[in-house]
Amino acid sequence: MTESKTDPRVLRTRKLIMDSFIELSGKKEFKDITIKDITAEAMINRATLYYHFEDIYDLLEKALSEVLLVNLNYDFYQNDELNEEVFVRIFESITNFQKSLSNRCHRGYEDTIARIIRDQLEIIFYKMLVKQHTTEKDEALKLTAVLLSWGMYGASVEWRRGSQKVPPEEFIKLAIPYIRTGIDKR
Amino acid sequence: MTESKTDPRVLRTRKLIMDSFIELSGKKEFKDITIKDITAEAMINRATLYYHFEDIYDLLEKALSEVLLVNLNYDFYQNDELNEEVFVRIFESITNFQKSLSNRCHRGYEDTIARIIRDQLEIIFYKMLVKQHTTEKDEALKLTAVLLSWGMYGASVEWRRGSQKVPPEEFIKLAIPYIRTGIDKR
DNA sequence: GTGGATTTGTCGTGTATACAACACTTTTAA
DNA sequence: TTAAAAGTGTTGTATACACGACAAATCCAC
Repeated sequence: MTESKTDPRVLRTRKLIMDSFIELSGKKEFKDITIKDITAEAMINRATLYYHFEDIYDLLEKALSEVLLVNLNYDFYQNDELNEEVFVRIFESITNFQKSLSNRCHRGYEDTIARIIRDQLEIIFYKMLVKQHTTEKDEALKLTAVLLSWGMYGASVEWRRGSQKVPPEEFIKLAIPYIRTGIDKR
Repeated sequence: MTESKTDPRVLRTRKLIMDSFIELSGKKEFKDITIKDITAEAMINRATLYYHFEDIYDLLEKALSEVLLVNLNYDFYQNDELNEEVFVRIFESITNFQKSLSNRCHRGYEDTIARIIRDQLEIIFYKMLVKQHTTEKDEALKLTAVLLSWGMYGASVEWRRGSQKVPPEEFIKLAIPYIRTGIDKR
């Protein structure tokens, strides 16, 4: 276990950059945000941003992932069982997240954002599945995580379009067998 | 003119430290605040604090001066004429500042705080006097600044004790001749 | 008092950040 | 179309900050 702690300067600087990026996203469209804008807002040097992020797309990716994880992790990830209730809450959280994003004028980057969200969902689902399905094959769990993440993302988009007021029960019922794969076999 | 700009890292760090100090002052008495408390709150290393401040008393001094200057400078210092109106506003500002401090449990350091306030007042008055009394002797202006700062501080304390509702007109009338020394001679 | 624990202040070393300069690409304006 | 302006991404160097170790001072229970 070589878990060397990250330098607090790094954490501070990343937070400054990401916060500034999120802040600016509320004021301008993504395409109009320049590196200089961000570094000025964050009060850090331009070169320092490139020390942490490859370019502005990399920043977008990491900032969104971060926000997503903060929104999800502290709410119910620690509550490590992936049951129906948790599943519904993740669904609602994701949907709210997308709503707040669509208000923030990220037009033209929907696909990128969609991929980022699916990636994060997949990571979360996989981690939770691994915890409770220790006997299962790793490949099977990965596949399940992929299915669930794509499925949930699609359902979320569909649900927002239809502007219904309850989470789509159909999808949830469809997903439950996947969640329970390992449980049933025990 | 060798006015090299200060490194933004320095400004950031000083602000972090001072803000933490002010924040902690609201929760604990000064004597109970340790260096470790401050650096933990500020998320900076302990050694870094000593890079900027000699000790906790030096920090107290500089933090208070900073807060004072922020309270005063941006309000009316740029408005560079030291007339009666500005004088009254500085008086009110100082009095409010002392009030907010006395709520923050700096018990046992009243004398230190008093000195800091007078020092800052003196600096401000001197700068303003120099601007409008260019023909006056420097020594005379310094003396005037000293008189005004001690006078204003004392009047402020006296006024707070008496809990009257208007600034002490007597003191203001007394001070005006000092303010106008140069003007009258023009 | 005495000893352990906490705090203070300092120092040397490694690393993260600031900054200026640079070539390059993209926007803008005329 | 073209030139100026603004933005991007990289590099070398100087400096601020993190960290651990340390002795000395202060605090505090017994």
